Amino acid sequence: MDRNLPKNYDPKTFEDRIYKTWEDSKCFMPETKGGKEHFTIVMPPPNITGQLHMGHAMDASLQDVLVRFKRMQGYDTLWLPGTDHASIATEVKVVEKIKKETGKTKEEIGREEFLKQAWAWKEEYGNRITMQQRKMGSSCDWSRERFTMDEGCNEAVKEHFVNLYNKGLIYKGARLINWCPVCKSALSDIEVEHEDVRGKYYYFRYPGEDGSEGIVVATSRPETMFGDVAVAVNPEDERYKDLVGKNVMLPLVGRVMPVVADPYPDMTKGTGAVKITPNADPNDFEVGQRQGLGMIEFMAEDGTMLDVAGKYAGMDRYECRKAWVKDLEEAGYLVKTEDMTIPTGTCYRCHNAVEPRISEQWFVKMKPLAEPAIEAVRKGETVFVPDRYDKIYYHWMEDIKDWCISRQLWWGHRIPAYYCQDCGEMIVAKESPSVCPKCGCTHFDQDEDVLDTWFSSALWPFSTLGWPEKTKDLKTYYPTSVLVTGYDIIFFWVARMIFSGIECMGEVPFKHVLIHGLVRDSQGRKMSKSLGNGIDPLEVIDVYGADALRFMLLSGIAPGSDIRYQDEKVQAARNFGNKLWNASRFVIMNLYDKDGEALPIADAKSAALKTEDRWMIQTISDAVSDITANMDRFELALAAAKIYDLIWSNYCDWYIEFTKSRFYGENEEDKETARFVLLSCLKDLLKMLHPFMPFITEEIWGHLPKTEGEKDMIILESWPEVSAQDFSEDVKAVELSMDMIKAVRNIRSEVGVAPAKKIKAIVIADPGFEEAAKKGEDYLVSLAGLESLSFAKSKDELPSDVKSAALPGVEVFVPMDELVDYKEELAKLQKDRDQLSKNVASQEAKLANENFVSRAPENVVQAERDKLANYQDMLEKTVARIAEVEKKL
RNA sequence: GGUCGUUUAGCUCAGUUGGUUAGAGCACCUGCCUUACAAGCAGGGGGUCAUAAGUUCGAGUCUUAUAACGACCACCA
Repeated sequence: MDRNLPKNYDPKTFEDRIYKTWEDSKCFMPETKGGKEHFTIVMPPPNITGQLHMGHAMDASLQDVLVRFKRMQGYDTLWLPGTDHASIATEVKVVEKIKKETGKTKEEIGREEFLKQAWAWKEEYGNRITMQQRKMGSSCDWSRERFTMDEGCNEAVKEHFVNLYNKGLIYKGARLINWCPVCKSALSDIEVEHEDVRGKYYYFRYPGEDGSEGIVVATSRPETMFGDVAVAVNPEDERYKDLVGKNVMLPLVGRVMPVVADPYPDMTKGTGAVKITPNADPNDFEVGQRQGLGMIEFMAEDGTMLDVAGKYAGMDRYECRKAWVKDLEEAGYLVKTEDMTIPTGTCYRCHNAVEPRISEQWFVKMKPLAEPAIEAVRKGETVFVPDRYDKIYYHWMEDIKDWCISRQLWWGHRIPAYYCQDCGEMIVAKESPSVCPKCGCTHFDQDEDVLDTWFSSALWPFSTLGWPEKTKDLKTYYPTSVLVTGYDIIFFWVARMIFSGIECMGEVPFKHVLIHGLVRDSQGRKMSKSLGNGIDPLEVIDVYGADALRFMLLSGIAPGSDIRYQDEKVQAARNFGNKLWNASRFVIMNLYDKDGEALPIADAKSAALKTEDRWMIQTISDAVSDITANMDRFELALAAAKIYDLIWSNYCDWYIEFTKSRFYGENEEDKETARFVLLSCLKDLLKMLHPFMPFITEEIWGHLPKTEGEKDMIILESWPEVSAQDFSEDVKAVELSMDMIKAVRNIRSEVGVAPAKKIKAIVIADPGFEEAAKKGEDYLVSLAGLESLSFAKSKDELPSDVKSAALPGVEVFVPMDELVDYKEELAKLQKDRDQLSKNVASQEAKLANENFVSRAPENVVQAERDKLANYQDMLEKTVARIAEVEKKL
């Protein structure tokens, strides 16, 4: 019976199976391992627009590491998953799909049918996303899965909306808003992206009404001239003093408008005169208000020109611009053009130019909400990690404008405002009213618009826990512990959750915000559809396994900064998995005999620990305390690097090698001890790696024999503890042995000794180092390919031809009966001597510095003294050896 | 225009409160299919930590300036 692991590490053979085991055993649910303290993460809900990308994979990996770590630490841990309806983004996709399949527009199929299709989309893509989350190994509680448009979230949105309205914090009004003529909806300020577009400034003459020259103004958008209501100049501007109060005419059209004096125009820019189009520019809007100018609507919602544009009516905005400019030029009104890059606002979904437009919309009054939210972060109730991101938060929150929340879309939360069909009275309420309080009629129309998708996301940390109901979950898990998300949605989401949480719950929604960067392609470019450089996490998982992808995304990154995806990095992580797999095979191989019968294993009491055992135990114990501290500070990449090194360098490269000679030997008792240490250390390592690579650690764990108190599944195990014993003397001894082994290997390699050839080595240890050096005898023999190791008191006992290496406290010699190139050795020794002299000199200088000796902490000074002694010692030995070698030449 | 970030080996990047001879992976060179692992083992080469000044006993790490690159924010006709 073979109890060992299969020969090859093949993640595909167990990852899905293990995930199913976890899920079936309900161990993702907090109740199964309830601690007293709670740890909660609500998952940033992925949009149902498509499938998961690398950004989601990183997001999920980070959260899962934290959740698994805290779960192992004994917290009552909840990770609550869900998806986002992503109003505008999804609507665009569904419109496209319908167009492609039926050729129809959404208007043609109607609201009801459209929503049916959208829900079908949600079903398909929502499920795909949760399947992908499972592939990643996310240990979230699927029984609590939510959707931003499910019943509970609907309830929360309505409750919140009505509350804010009743408090006067939501209002409806006509304002200049950002309008996307392609999506045909209003957008909030942050949904507008600024792009520099190559374009032109056109300088046009607006002739005087009286036939005078008039005034020259510049514009980058000539089509907006149909909405002009005035030309403004600065009151200080001498050039135009006489014109103020007079009228000019819109060229070709002849419409008359006044020249007004207003502080807004900058005399140093353009001609100093500005056309005022309140309907197309926020500044112009303000000037219009100040000057009481009124406004003219000139563009339709779809970006085509209205009747006011005369013969250009019905043309698309850009088409009109072309024709209009041409006509003006021919008529002699175009003074000049300049090539310029024009800062242009574009829609963050469709990237078409946004048109500012006066429109009646719903707004959230932001100042009263922002103030306590700023204060909360200042007081440290919510902490950004890394902390520099709080600046971004403050910057935005302190200069916040009212939030336009209505969207002219169908997919989303419909605004809970009802209009009386008879008298038009508006009632804001969670449900449609039965009687109009004003006219008594009973027929109402609900507001046609839906809410900004972020309005519901803003409630996510508590709507998912049951709010506005006072549920047990809400009481237990709010506020949540950590929010993990990318820096790209600090405004959209993080800030809004904070002020909404304070408003609705009276408390910030999370204690920490762990910010991560973007996953870029191997050349550092953003992954995007248009570039076609996106990498599908599922394909990576298919080749290398989820553990490898996770480990790659979690290691080698600086907090909050971007990471490049590179196949080689995933490969390296997979290789690490393979290393661990094989090390585990070695361990298991030594736990059972040929027939699969368990061999005796010592326990903590009976084990007769040897130096190397104590070294390994101590090294792991030190790492536990280090790594735990790193995890607590969210330094996950540092923790990952330490575990990697601990497993590969310490456990595999050294400890396993140390045990081999013991297993080949005859001392059964010693084998029992070796089995014990090998196994218990492997278990600790698996536990520490588990949050990062959950599948492989679980699979290996399943093959290891358990002692009493140990769980069947590693996911339910406890985080390792720091050992109470102090084995630091053994650590020093083993490290000395390692140096000696390396020295001999180095000599072998330099001289070119065949790997299979056993050689002799002699060690001379300084007083105080003899014992430590003797402890390493066995290791040297087995790991440096020695036939024998002997200890000498002085150099007189050495053969004449030796190669040597000087180490702190000891000097290692290898007799060179055959081929030795003394010239080469001399060169090497001289190089060593020069380096050592430098080191000695720099140490001496350091210690000669009275300031250092008196001011630096005692342990630091002592460390420097020790260092000097070591260097002096090594230098002496090297110099002596040089003299010897020189004699031979 | 404002804010922030980055600059460390050929490449991609770590480097915690300043404290051993600055690290890793990949790539490169040499030698090994040694019964856990060639997705591996052993050994090796390669860095004046962007530049300049400063603080300090001590700077990759702190301060200031400069340069290059990048991100975000911003109402400029």
